[in-house]
Amino acid sequence: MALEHALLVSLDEHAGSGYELARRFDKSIGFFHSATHQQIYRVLRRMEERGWVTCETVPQDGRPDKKIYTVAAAGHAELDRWIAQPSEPDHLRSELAVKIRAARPGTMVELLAEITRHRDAHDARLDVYRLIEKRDFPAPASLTGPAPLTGPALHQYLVLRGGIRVEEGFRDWCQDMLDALTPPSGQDHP
Amino acid sequence: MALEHALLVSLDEHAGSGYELARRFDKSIGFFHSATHQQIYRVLRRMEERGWVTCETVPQDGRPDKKIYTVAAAGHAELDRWIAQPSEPDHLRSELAVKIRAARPGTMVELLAEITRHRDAHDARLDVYRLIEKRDFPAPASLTGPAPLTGPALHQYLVLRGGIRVEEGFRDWCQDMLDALTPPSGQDHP
DNA sequence: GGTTTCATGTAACTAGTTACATGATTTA
DNA sequence: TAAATCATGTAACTAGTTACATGAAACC
Repeated sequence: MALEHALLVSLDEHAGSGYELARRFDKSIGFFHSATHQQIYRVLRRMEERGWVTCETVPQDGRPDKKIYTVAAAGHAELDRWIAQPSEPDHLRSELAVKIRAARPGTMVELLAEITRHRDAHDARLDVYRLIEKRDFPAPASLTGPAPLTGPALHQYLVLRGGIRVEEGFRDWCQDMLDALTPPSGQDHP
Repeated sequence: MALEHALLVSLDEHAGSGYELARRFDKSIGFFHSATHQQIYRVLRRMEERGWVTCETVPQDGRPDKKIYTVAAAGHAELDRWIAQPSEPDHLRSELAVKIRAARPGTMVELLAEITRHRDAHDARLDVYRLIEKRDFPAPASLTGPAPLTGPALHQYLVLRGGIRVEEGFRDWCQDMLDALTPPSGQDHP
């Protein structure tokens, strides 16, 4: 049950509406816990009932009122409580892994195409992460340099590096499989 | 919707009951798509209705009848269809990443303890995978050696290597974070 | 004598997705 | 004039979890 907490983190960085949160979740913290706008609206209402967030309704002309949510003291307390409480280590549920095992003779062409698709998708996501790294954490601001990052910026950077690591892992895994499953085209009889 | 397919793969390797599948899912294919026994029973019934599996009831004394499921032709066809159809690239939903971002001053001790827990858990899982590798894929049976693996054994091995890669990634990420977040104990004034 | 194993199930719940609706405003 | 953006919502669905129940057998 961590969508609550992901929303609290995002709102703590910047108060906003459900709609804005849904948009933000297309990037940033959303890389690690995405959600549809319906799910976000529902959870926001629940959090308001519990007093974790407060809501200010801003009237607008020509469209529904905007509800701007802000983290309340109880919300911060909940975050602190949650951090101290052990959670399950992240567990990968890989559809691709099941497909590899599911492949039977006659499906190899489709399987290889699918692995290639996944490799390229992970490579593309890696590019996005690297761009964010370049934009938000330029060279001198590293972990060990003369002006190492601290506080929220450091935490943000560490999470981004985790994302990069994971995507690299996925991509290399796909490439490994392609190498192992693609019959080497015979260069031995010219 | 891949639990169906994970069950088909497992049943295709060896026909069995829901109970047996739940036990198997504690390892092997279950590393990549686990499920509770209730979920498994429900999906098995649905697959039987659809004709993907057939069910043979084996009476037993002193305990409920055992229902042994076997993959039917329609089940194999479904696997083939599913492999050819593109699926979403695996996406990591990391509770730990959210915790890193959620940490505020005063929660660092708890956060570091939590990261350490996760590092150790991933390390333990890595040990399990390496043991399986040693047991099922001893040295000579590699990808490039004189007798390279083929068929189902190769696919099993490739998935296992993926699991190892992922766990190494998680563990190294945790260690990185610990290094970056643990204040270096001052050795500079003896 | 208490726990674990075998083997299935019901019921109630939480989490998350998909489809649809509204309606003005800006952009192509 | 068609599509995308802003901003929320209802309704119906699928997926998955938690708690509980049964009852014999084997293990410690």
